Amino acid sequence: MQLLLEQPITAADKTFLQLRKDIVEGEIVAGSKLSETELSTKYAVGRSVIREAINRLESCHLVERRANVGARVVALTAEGLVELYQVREALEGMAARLAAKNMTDSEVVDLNNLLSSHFQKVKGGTSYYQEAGDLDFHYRIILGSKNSHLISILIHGIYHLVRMYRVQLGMTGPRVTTAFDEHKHIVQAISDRDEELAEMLMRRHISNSKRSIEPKLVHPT
Amino acid sequence: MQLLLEQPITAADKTFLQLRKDIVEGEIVAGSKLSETELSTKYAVGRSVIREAINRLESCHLVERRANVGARVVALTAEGLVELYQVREALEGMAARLAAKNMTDSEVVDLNNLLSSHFQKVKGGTSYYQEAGDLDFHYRIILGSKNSHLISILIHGIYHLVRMYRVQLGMTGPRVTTAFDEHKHIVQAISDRDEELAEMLMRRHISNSKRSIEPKLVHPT
DNA sequence: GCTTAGATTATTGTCGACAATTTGCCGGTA
DNA sequence: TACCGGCAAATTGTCGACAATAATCTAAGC
Repeated sequence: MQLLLEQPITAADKTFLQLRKDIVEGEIVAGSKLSETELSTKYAVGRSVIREAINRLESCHLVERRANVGARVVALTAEGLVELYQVREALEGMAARLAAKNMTDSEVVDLNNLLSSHFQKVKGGTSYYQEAGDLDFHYRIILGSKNSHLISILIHGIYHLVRMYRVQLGMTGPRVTTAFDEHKHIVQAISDRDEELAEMLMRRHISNSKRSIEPKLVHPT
Repeated sequence: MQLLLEQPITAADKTFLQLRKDIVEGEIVAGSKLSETELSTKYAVGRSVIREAINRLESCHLVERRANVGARVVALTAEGLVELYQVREALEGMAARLAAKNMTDSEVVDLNNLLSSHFQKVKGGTSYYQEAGDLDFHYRIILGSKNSHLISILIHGIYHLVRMYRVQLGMTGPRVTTAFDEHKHIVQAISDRDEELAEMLMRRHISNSKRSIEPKLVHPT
């Protein structure tokens, strides 16, 4: 079940998605310089295509650009993480509140089903949960807010940077089950159409999530 | 005193700023199509430059684009306005809270001075307030949050769309003095370092602001 | 008369070449 | 040796031409 339809049409689309993947997953090292000509040969496309892809990456805050100088992949810093999670808390909290208000009954049913399927995986000890599963859960709630600006800011803007921090700093074990419980409570609040509780639980969930990553950056193992 | 340094370097920068201005101010009609070749001749630059400018406008949510078809200026709708102000309320509320926490004492002094100078203008009956003045006020608080993501989302993303709604739907008179009072109370809360109150007052301020625009769109005069 | 298939036209997507700008190097000078 | 100015190499910015795609029009068939 593919929710987020990010169908690439043009070469620029494909290159953008590929570049983003490579940056998020650390294939292209954080903080490194992006040479247009170099990438042009590497991905076998013209420089215009690379240029457009880099521009889009800049909009996502994954690269920083200086006129007549060039583009660099963003660096992962403790301050950056704090700032990122601050806005994430506010925006996803808002998304949860709006989702409790605006999701259709059938969407709520789907969300519950998703949760059940995750439960099976967690019980089975699969690490799937922390990767696609968690994102899928958050995606659904974001989309459930039915606010296109919010959706755009989170999914096109913030989310991939969050993923970059999570992937490159690594997610650890013990949080899996607690995170699942938190998800369960959030879904319960949404099912009850309790907007305030949904927001509060989501904010707390994200705050907890931050706490599990932050030490990695301050005291890298 | 120019706060926001958006210095254009390249031709693409200049064209982007010009295009954005023309769209926000309605010179280019909302909902109309943007032909690359046409704009290329109109602004006397190559198509690459227009292309880059349009891409950036898309990131600002000022134009919408479809692959192999073209770009259109966004349409102003009642739903869009509601969604926009929903996220604006959350984000600027957060900015006010962070500003109360993070602004330096001298920045708070400057903010009070700005307010005084606005008072002179309001007393003098200048309409300046509603244009640059109001924006300047909000800008300072946003920048005062010291959260670069928040700043970026608001100033590069949301703000110009807000301006577009305000300019094209027209701002009316009686709100000027009440808005000034609201600003005064927000500044007071920030001066007192009362984070919660600052957030609450800012949210209310924006909510009021929305109420003064919304009728124009639902029942256009 | 309506639908559909094909050709036509206009617009966007991509490429490589050239121009403008920055950066690092090198020699000269205090 | 440290600093300043100018030169050279490399990189980015911009342009116009060509290719690919989508929308439009025409004409044939039912």
